[in-house]
Amino acid sequence: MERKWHFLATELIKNLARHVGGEVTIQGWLYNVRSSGKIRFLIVRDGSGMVQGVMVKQEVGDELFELANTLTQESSLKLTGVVREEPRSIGGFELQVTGLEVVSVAEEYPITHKEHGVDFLAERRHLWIRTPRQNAILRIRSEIEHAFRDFFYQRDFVLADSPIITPAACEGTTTLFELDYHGEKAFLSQSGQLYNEATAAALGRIYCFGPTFRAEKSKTRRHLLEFWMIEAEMAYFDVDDNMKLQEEMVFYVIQRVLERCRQELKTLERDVSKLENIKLPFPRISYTEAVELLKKAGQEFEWGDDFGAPHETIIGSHFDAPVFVHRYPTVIKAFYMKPDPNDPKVVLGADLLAPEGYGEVIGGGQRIDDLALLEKRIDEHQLPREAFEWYLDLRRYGSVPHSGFGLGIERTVAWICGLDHIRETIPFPRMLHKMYP
RNA sequence: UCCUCGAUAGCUCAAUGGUAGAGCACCCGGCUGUUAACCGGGUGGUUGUAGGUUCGAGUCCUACUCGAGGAGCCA
Repeated sequence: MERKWHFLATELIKNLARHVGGEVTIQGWLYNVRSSGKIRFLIVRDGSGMVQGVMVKQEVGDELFELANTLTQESSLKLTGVVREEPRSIGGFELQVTGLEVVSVAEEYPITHKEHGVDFLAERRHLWIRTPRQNAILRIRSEIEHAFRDFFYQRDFVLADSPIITPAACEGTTTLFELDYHGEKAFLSQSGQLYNEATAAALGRIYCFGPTFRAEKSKTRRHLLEFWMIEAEMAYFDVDDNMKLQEEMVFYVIQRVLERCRQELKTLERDVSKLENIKLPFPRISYTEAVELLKKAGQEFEWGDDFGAPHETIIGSHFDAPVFVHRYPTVIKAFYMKPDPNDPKVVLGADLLAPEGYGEVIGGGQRIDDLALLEKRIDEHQLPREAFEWYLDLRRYGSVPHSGFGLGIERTVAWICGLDHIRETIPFPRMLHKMYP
């Protein structure tokens, strides 16, 4: 598939290695300049990488040399030069400059190469994403999203997108953003799952990938008000099939990032051995076993309580790989979760907790396929029956055992990149009281 | 909503209750291999807001505003 675009006048910085000895033009932005009177070093970025252009006064002449002096940080420019291997230079190559075209001289740039506080950077997120670290994160996010899609494509899943505007709460628990739908109440979707169950009954194995909205006043490093979720739903999958698919998916994505994003992981100073050591299958423990584990770790915990973030961290830190916690108490889980036939006090749900304290990245499980039980649960949870008639239809017309899950992209990116805050995993994070820019 | 912490130059931070400072950025000068280059000089302040204590407040007290981290909820 690799093609060489010889007919193009310009080249990406990441491809300069193909042109050693040749003259090429790159187009980008000035990242930094160092000047020594008669020699200048122009560090240029183009989004694909960075390269140093070397300009010697004697060689390029006074006019070009002085032109370079007018350039400020982040000025846009086209730089022409001969590609050389140079171990002293970033990336191992440099450009012996022969030509420079100034596209636009930048005003004084607010983000310097020194330290800045997160508040200052967040206000300038549109510029912050130009920095090498943010660039690396967004490239890894892109690779992760492609990997998920490829994984599902290879396994004959159909991409079936779920609606973003919905008439009712999916689970009736969380706070939703409300809309006026031409006089009707509507909400931004908090999950595509119920719709996924319908498309799975139509297409067999499906997934959707889109934005999700939660209006809770969450203010932690793990929460966004708008985030992206991969949700899959599979007809004829039980709880074990479900976990097997998930671990293969997560493993596949990690291998893809290790294979294709080495440079980006290095930029982030990620300890890649933590990712390389992850093997299949992932450990599986029941909720009850997890409670025992917490008690042994000295935590006060009652069977029947839900795990908080500190508990997830303790459980996750006992394993080198992500760990499935399955068979949660029925009372703390959503109305559609199928009870375990061997022990109806628990459901056939399983969450995947990432290691290194990153907590829950997947929530999933087997769904109730029995009409009468589902009707009973809807009543118990005091949900508006009318809004769920179509969902009950799925049990009236050819009900099958089926399972699915939802994976949070941002938490997955934060974990794989080793970030301490989710706000860096998306180009423009939406957080409590924060939606600028 | 609750708990904890914070706010000083454009940025990152100093300053026993006693003249508000440094590095970076920016401007000027110097330097032919720099790696967040370096060296010399210069510009730059209503110390978040309002009030109080004091001879004197960036510093102590009160309220408020804004922000950060955490809890709950969850991906």
